Amino acid sequence: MAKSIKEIAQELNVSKSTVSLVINHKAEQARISKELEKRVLDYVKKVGYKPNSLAKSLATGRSNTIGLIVENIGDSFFGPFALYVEELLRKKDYHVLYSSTLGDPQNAQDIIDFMLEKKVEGILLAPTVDLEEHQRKILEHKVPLVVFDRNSPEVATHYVHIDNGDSSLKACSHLQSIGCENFGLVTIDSDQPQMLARKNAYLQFCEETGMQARILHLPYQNLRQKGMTTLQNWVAKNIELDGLFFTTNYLCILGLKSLRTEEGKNFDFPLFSFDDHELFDLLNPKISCIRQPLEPLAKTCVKVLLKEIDRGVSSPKEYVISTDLIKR
Amino acid sequence: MAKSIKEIAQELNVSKSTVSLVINHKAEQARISKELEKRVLDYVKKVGYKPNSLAKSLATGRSNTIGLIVENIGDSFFGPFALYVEELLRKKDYHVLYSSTLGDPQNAQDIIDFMLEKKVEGILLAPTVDLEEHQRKILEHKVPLVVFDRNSPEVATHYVHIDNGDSSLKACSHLQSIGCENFGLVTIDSDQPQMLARKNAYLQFCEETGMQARILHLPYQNLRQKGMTTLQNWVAKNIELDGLFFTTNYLCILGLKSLRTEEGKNFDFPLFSFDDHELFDLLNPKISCIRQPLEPLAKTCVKVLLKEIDRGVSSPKEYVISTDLIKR
DNA sequence: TATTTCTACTAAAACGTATTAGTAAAGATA
DNA sequence: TATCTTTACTAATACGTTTTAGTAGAAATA
Repeated sequence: MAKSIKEIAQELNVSKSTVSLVINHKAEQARISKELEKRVLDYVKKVGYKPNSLAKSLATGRSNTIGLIVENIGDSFFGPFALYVEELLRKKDYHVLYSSTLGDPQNAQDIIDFMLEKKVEGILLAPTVDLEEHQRKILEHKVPLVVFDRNSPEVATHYVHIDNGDSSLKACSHLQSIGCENFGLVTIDSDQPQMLARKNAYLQFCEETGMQARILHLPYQNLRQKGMTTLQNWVAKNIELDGLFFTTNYLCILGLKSLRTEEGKNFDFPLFSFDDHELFDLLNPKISCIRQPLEPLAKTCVKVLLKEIDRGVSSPKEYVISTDLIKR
Repeated sequence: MAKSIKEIAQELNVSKSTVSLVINHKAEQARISKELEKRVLDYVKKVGYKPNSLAKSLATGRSNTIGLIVENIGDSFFGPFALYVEELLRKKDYHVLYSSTLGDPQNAQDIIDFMLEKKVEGILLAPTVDLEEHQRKILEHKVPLVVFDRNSPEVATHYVHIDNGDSSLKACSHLQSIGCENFGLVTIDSDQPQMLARKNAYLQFCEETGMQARILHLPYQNLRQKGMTTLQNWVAKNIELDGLFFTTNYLCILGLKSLRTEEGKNFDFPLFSFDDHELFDLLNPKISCIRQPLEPLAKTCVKVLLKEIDRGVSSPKEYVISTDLIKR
C-alpha cells in the first residue's frame, strides 16, 4: 500500500533522485523541468506518498524529535508542562518523545538509552537522583541537553529553574503577614537541590525573624503509606503550630487529607503550598501558594534547547524564572 | 564517538555480519566460534556500542514503539492513563510516543501522519470529532488500532470503553437514594457517543421514575468564558433543583467554581461527577462520583493492542470496563 | 582418493531515503 | 566546426543495520 520513492520512480520511468529532489523542493536547484516536476508532484499526491521517516532520518541524520524526560507525566505539574512543550515544539516542526522515570534511576537509564538510540536531537530532562552519569553520557554523545526543575550540581548543563530560595522567602513573609507566628515546614527527605533551597530559605527566615524552626521531613520512599500518620503525629505533638508551609503541592494534598482524617480534630490554621493545584481555590480553608509559571518555564526550556540544536552545544548557563505568589 | 557495526568490524578484522550476529545473540545459530563471540562481545562492551535504532527499524520493519493519541496529556484523566500505558508497555519492551490533539482535527491529522511515518507498530487513540477518515487511514496502512474512551461509530475498530449508560443509571439511583427528587443533568453540547449515552441514561431514569428531566447543555467551544454564567443563570432559574449530575469532572469543577462565586448564594444540594478527581474527597460538600478504573482500562487497551500486533489485525470487538460508584 | 558434510565465517542484498558527482543532449560561442 | 555552457536529468554512494545465500577449508565418509 505505502509506496516508496523507488516504486514511484519506476512507475513514472524516472530516477529515484528525480523523485526525491522534487519531493524535497529542490527541483529548481537541480534543474528539473517544470513539466516533469509537476508530473512527479501530481503522481506523488495521487498515490498519497508518505515518506518513511526512519529512512529519512538515517540519511539526513536529523530526527526532528526531542526527548522530554520527567518524573511522572500523570502529575499536575509535569503533565501540563509537557503539553506546553509539545505545543511550542509543534510550531517549530519538532515532535516530542516523552517518558516518565517514576524516580527510578534504572528506568531513567533505559529511557535515556532509548532516546539516544532514537537519535533525538535534544533532551529536556527533569533529573531524579543519581542521574549525573547519564547526563554525562548524553553530553558525550553531543546531544544538546537542558535540565529543568531539578538539577544535579555535579554536571554542568543548561539549567532552567525557578528561584526556589526567593520564592520560599516570599511564602514565609506571606504567612507572617497573615498572622502566623509559629508556622512549620513540611518537606521531603531528599537532597534534591530545589528542596534544600526551599528549606534553607525557611531556615534563613527563622534566623532573621527569630521564629523557632520546626521542620518535618517525610520519607521520599513509600510516602503514601507512612506520610499521613507521621504528619498527624507531628502536628499533634507540636501544639504551638499556627501554620504549615508545604514544599510541594503533593505534600500539601497529603497534609489536607491526613489532617482531615480525624473528623473532630480539624486543623484551623493556614496552609501554604509550594506549587499550585487546580482545585486549591475551591478548598476550605483556601490554600495560598507559590505558582510556578508553567508557560514561561516551558518557553525558556524550549528556546534554550532549540538554540543549542541550531548553533551547537554552548557553555552551560542558568536561567531563573520568577514565581507568582497567589494569595487566597 | 558512537561507533557503528562497520567500524567495530574493521577494528576487529571481521565482517559486519559477524558483529551483527553476535550482538543479536545469533552467534550459535550462525556457528560463530565461542572465542570469536567473546572477542566481539568484549570489544562491543568496551567501546560502549549503542545500535542506531533508526537503521535497525529500517532493516527489521519493527520500531518497538506504539503511539498514544489523547486529547490532552495534561489533564487528570489522560495523564495518569498515559502513565499506566507506558508502564505496561515498558515491561513488554515497547516504548510510547504520545501526543495531544487538543481536540483539533488538524493536529490530530498531523500527529497520525507523523506516527505512521515513524512506523509505530500500533496506535491507541482517544478520538475527537471528525477523525473517521484518519482512523480509516491508519487501518489502510495495516497498523493495528485500538480506540478508547470515545468512539466514532462509523468506523469499525477495536473499542475499549466503560459502560456509560449503566454507570449513569447507577449515578441517578445514588442521587435518588440520598434524597434528591429533582436533580438536573449538566452536560456538554457535543454529540460524542459517550456523552449521549450518559444523557440518555438520565432521560431513561426520568422516564422510569417520573422525575422531570432538567438538562443544561454547556458549549463545547469556549467553555471557560461562557460556561460559568450560563450555569449560574440556569441554576438560579430552576429553583426546584435539589441536586446536579455533571457528565464529566471538568464540568463538575466548573460547577463548583461558578456556584461558589457569589459568596452568599452557595448551593446546598449534592453534586455528582462522572469521573473522579484527586481532590474531590477533600471538598465540602464531598463529591460522589463514578470512577473510571484507569488501570483496568489501560490494561485492556494494551492487551488488545499487543495481541493485534502479534497476531495481525483481527475483526473489531468491543471491550466494556465496568465502573465504580464512589459514595462520599 | 574422490565425495560429502560440517565448521566458521563472509559477501551481498535489502530497508527507503538524501546527495553529489557525472553525463548525454542541446544550445551558444568563437 | 570544434569547444564551451547550459539543461535536464541519472548513477552511484552513503546512512547503519539485518539476513540469506554462499564459500573456503577441515573433517568425515565411502
